Amino acid sequence: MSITAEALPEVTATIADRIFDQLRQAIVEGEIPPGSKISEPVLAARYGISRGPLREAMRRLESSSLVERKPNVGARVITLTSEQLLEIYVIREALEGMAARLAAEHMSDAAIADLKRLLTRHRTDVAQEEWQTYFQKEGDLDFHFRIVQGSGNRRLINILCNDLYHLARMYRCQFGMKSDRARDALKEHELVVEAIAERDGELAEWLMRRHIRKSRKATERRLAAMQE
Amino acid sequence: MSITAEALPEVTATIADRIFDQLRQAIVEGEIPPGSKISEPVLAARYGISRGPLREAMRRLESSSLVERKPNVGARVITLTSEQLLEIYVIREALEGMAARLAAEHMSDAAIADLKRLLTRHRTDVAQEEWQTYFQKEGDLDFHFRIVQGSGNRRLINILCNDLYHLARMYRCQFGMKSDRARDALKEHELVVEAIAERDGELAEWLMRRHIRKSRKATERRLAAMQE
DNA sequence: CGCCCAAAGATTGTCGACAATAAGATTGAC
DNA sequence: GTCAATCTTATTGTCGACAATCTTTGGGCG
Repeated sequence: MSITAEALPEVTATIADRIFDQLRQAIVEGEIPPGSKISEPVLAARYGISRGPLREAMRRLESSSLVERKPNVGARVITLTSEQLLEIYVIREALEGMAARLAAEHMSDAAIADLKRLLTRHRTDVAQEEWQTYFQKEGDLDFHFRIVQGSGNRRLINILCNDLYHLARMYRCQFGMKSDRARDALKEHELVVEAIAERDGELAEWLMRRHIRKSRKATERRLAAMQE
Repeated sequence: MSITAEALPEVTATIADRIFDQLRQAIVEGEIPPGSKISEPVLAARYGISRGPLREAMRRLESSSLVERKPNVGARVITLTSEQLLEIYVIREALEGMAARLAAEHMSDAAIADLKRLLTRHRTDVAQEEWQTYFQKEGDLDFHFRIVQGSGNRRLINILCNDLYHLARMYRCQFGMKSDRARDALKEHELVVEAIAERDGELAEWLMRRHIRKSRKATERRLAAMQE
């Protein structure tokens, strides 16, 4: 499942849009490593395009804060520091908490049923401990993604899906996160869904915030251990 | 006081950056009216520049969702619907609530003293009922702006100051909002600052969220009355 | 030997021109 | 008279080239 706000057509009409998607993926997945300088002539040649559309794509990457640009100097892929990662968690706590509240109010019964099915699938995944690293983290984002979609707030969806989730994914690719929190996280997910199913927005928000806060603290601990 | 995240140099180095600022201002203040089509040749001629930098600026405006663009067709200034305005309030409730909590934890005593001074100034402004319309709304944003700055979360600051506040301002220019809530709002501001001064993040968040929720409801009522 | 200055190289920013797509107008047919 | 199709026109998307700026390399001076 692709993490984007709207269903994008197979091949985007304009080169600038296509190159934007490609570059974003390349950056998020680390193919273009963090901190590396982005040379317009080189990249244009690599993708077989002109510098015009490339620069337009770069301007959008700049807005997504995936690259940092200095006038007359050039652009570099951002390097996500631990502080920045924790900042993202804080914002997600606020926004996704609200998303959970809205989802409890607006989500259709069918969508909730779907969400429950997703969780049962995750439950079987967690049972097979081996697969942990990759599939579970991907599943975690998938869960959050659906809650946000369920909020029905288009702008909220955009902020989270067009920017923050890409950054979160980038961080994960950068550090090869393997969380030992899979079981706990799953349980927390279940509680959130339960609250949503009961249409208890207040509780859903509270649970979602606690869930993300716990994730942040786990990451904080892992970062501290890494540092030593 | 200019509503931007970082202090921008007097004149920006590159044309694309400068034209971005100018266009954003023109759109926010209604000089380029909502829904109007943006013709690249016309605008380029108007500003005496080429289409290259203009298109780069447009890509950034697109990312800020101030213009909507269809491939091979063109770009139009967005028209803020009432639904979208309310969506923004919801997001602000979540984000600024969190900002208030963080401000209570991180803000320096000097900054808090500054904030208090700002409020006393607003208090005298409110006393002179005449000035209401313009200065008070501007002051309202100024207050929120400072709280967000006080959070110390750079990304949070960016989201609010680079996108949402411009949208809020655009809406205000579009509808010439005069709120009858000045006195209530000021009181709510004072409570928030008090909580921050006491370093009570929990309460600060709660008060800020209630404040924004009340503003949203007032706007909702006004929109409903307008509609009839 | 190290530091500073200058020139060469490379890269970014900007421009005008061409190609491709979409909107609008004109003409023809029913 | 209305609809449809085609042609015209205008706008968007893309490209290559030039100008301005920064970086780097080389040389000279202290």
